[in-house]
Amino acid sequence: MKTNVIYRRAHNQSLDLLARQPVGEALPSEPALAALLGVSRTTVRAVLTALEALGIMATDGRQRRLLRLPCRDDYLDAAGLEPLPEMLERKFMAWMVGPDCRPGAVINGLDLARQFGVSSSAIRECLNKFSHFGLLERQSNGRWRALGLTIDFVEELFDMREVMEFRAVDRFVALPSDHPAWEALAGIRAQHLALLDNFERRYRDFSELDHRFHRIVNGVAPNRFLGNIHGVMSVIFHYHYQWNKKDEKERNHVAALEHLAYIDGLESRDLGKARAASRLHLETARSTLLASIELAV
Amino acid sequence: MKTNVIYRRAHNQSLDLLARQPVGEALPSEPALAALLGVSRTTVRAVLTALEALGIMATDGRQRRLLRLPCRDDYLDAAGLEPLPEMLERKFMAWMVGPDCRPGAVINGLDLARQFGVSSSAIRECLNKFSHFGLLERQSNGRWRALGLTIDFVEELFDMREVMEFRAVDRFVALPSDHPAWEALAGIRAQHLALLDNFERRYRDFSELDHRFHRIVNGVAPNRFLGNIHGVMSVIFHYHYQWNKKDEKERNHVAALEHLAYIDGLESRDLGKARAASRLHLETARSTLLASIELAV
DNA sequence: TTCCTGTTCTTTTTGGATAAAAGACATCTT
DNA sequence: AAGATGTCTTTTATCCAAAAAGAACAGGAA
Repeated sequence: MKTNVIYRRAHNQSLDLLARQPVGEALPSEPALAALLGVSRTTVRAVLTALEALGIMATDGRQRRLLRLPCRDDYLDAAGLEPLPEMLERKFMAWMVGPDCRPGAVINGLDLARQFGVSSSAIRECLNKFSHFGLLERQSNGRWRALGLTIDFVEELFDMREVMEFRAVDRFVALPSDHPAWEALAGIRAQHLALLDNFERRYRDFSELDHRFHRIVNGVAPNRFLGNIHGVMSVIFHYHYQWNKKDEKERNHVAALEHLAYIDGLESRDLGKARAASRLHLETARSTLLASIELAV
Repeated sequence: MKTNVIYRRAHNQSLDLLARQPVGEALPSEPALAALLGVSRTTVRAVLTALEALGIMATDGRQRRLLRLPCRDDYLDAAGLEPLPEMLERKFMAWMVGPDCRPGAVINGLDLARQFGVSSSAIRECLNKFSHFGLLERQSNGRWRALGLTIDFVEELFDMREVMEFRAVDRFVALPSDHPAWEALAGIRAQHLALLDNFERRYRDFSELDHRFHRIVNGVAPNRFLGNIHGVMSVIFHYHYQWNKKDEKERNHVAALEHLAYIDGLESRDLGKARAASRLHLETARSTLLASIELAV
């Protein structure tokens, strides 16, 4: 049956909210809480019932009153607060880049289901998803074959990334001066400088910044198909580098400087300059990823 | 439970094979038949058992002998010989471009399941697939929203197609003269000429030829992500024009001539010329599709 | 009126059951 | 030895049921 992650998250989030309220205060209405927590009223009602049972809150006619501040014991187990598909994606990706999966091998869905402790339906859905990422392939007999994070894969992925990024650069430099993207670009430049200023302590935050930067650039040339590619890339990067922390600091430092040059290129409105800076950055990223894969092989 | 489409197809295919054999002849071995039909030996054995029960064939020690030629009644019902996912894809796409689905509306999976006479799991899989085509979107609350074959969609799709095709053209003109692609190109040119020669009767075959032509061109710059786009496009074209046969002949005639010019461009090895011909063809296709959508709206 | 609550009905998610198909292995024939 | 067959095991496709979450509606309070 369905997991109740949504309920459990709503429960804990509610406690967080209540912790900031004075005891005796009247609580917001059900619809208000639903909007606040981003869930349906049905879920809110379930949470409220539980809170009442815990003695945190009492229904007084049509009003709810806070009886006491929530304590640590009121919280529901924080483990498994991740939606099943996400959890599975994580586990699967870890398996995929791990030593148990070699490119070209047939994937045994049933076995994976047992290994990950989920049903085979869930595995099936997951495999379907990843096949769109190009990491898997369906054979004629209904089986799945792992393609894996191979050199070829990375080459093709980065070819696409270049197409996507150059297309965006072309459009970016041609934007009118009052376009909001310029402001966003200035903002992200400031964030880069701030990060570099305190690099020793904050270099791990770069991956998040990287994501935002490329989203700003590519946001000016939206295309749902390329958008998918960006998603694939995020997933690949995320999982691959999670297992490959080597040189992370150095890698991020180089990339941050390249981003600044890239931003300069865009702000110069000179297409040639912008393209050159973009190309340089992508080339570095490509060879870095390739090197780290070859290392792993 | 699993459908037995595979079994039923194997059964009918076997009858086709046997119809071409003289009575009394010894039949191929189980593994040989399995390879011939492209199924497992398990399925072959099931078919053979059925054939024996029908009196078409008799097991004589280790050999099987054909007793009589198969007749029409021996064949299994030809209806429903399509794998479920394909059947569903067809129905769904027809629904999607039909009047019951308006862009932006929420899709009711359960209702679709009832309408199409399949389980909601099957619908789920189908929706998942089409969401990767960009025709659907998943909302935060787990529902599906139809995006539909809108102007935006077509624009973005063709933008991608241009990227893909230009990239291929660039590589194509740079191929060495002894590359097999040149021969394939000459072959497809001949097929175009043959089709035009007998256009009145054969113009419906163009769509197949079109597919092959673009596959040859794009085959020189393989990329699994772009390959996906090509797949999307095939599906869109296939279904859209299936419902929109208007001007088909004229449309195909223009496209065939443009293909010839495109082939000339490639064979001239002149990048500028090739690109121009390619661009012209893609522009025509784009505006034709857009016009036919606007007509439908 | 406008918004809240109680109630009921739908829809989605997920695991499990079961038939179909594939694959593995030992044995047997030629 | 090579290949075919009989038997058994594993894996996949598909539907179904039950829990969870969402949505709709009516009646009532502010």
